[in-house]
Amino acid sequence: MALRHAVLAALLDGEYSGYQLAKIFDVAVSNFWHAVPQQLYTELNRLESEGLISGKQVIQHDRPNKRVYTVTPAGIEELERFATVPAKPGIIREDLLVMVQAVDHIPAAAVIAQLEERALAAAAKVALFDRTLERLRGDLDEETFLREGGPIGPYLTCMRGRRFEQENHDWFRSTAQLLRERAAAHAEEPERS
Amino acid sequence: MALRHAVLAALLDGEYSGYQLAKIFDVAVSNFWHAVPQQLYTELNRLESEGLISGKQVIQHDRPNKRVYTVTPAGIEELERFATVPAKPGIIREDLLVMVQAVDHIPAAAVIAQLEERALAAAAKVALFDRTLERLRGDLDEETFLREGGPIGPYLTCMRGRRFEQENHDWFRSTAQLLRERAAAHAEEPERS
DNA sequence: GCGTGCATGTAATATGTTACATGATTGA
DNA sequence: TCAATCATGTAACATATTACATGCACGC
Repeated sequence: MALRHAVLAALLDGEYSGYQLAKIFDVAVSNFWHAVPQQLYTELNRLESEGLISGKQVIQHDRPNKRVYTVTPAGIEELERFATVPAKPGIIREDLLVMVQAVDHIPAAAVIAQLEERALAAAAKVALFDRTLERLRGDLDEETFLREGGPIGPYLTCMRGRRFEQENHDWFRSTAQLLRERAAAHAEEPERS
Repeated sequence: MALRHAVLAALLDGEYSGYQLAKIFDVAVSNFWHAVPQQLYTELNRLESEGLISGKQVIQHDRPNKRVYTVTPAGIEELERFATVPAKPGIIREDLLVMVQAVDHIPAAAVIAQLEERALAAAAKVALFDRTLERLRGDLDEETFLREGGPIGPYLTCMRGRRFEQENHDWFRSTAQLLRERAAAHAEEPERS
């Protein structure tokens, strides 16, 4: 039951509908929590029934109506409580790394192809994070913003996300290249193995 | 159903029991997949019943008997198939980043304390990864090992894990320091807010 | 009238987590 | 004999994923 805290934290910077929140989870929140839209709709209903967020119908004329949510004082209290209990160690799940782990025992070609594809995606994500960071800090340069600007929370988690994707990119690329070179060497001098 | 592939990949470098595998998951495999011991016991039974691994009873006199597993040819084939289907994007779950995301709205002290604690844990993990990498490459220096040594898969994923923990450490530390400085500035000149 | 994006939901299934239980063996 | 490590399991419960369903509104 920790998705609730990710949702609460994400709702702190504005009023969002489930649909909007799903998009935000896809880009920014995915740095620290993963959730598919279905989970969000379910969780929003639960959080509202517990009084941690409050929803409000928004009538739209150009598109379907929606229900947007804001964090209540009780929701803030829940986040405060959450911050005082020891954080569980983070968890990662990466299919691509499972493949690399097994690469000595399976054909490398498929793994290399996936590494190269993911390297491109990671580079795109880094660029997206850079734009998000610029938007969050507005006119200020980074140093000034970090010292005096705000809100600082989303900026800091975005920095971490940017770093992670940058490292992903570098590792994907260098690993793909290494595996390609080893495959070539093996093809040239198979008697060495 | 992707835990199975992480288990298969982990079993490629030797025969392990569920208990041993749980320890390996705690240190090395956690770089790319998270699982608690219970999941492993369940998954090992399932994998054996499907013929992807084969177990063998080991009688021990100094401690309780155990059942160790090896990947069968069918298991290798399953990994090969797995490597050809597009990898799902990785997922992350980090309570601590949820807390930082919300830090503008809750007392920062608790978050700072947790960041500092986790920074120490991350530094310890980096040191552990360094020792693991040394062990894996044996006598060779890293460049030579990467070019000609092997098995290379576990080494590459360990490198990624090391990098991730190093970045965690740096971000935990710098974020804690930043929040401390901002808290101090806020205490000194509260009229500015 | 068809595809796309917006907006939300129910229900079935699969996975993951937690609590609890058992029992061997070693060394303090 | 008591705690610690080794070793595995069952069962209850909580979460996550997937498939499917619905309907508005816009522009082509």
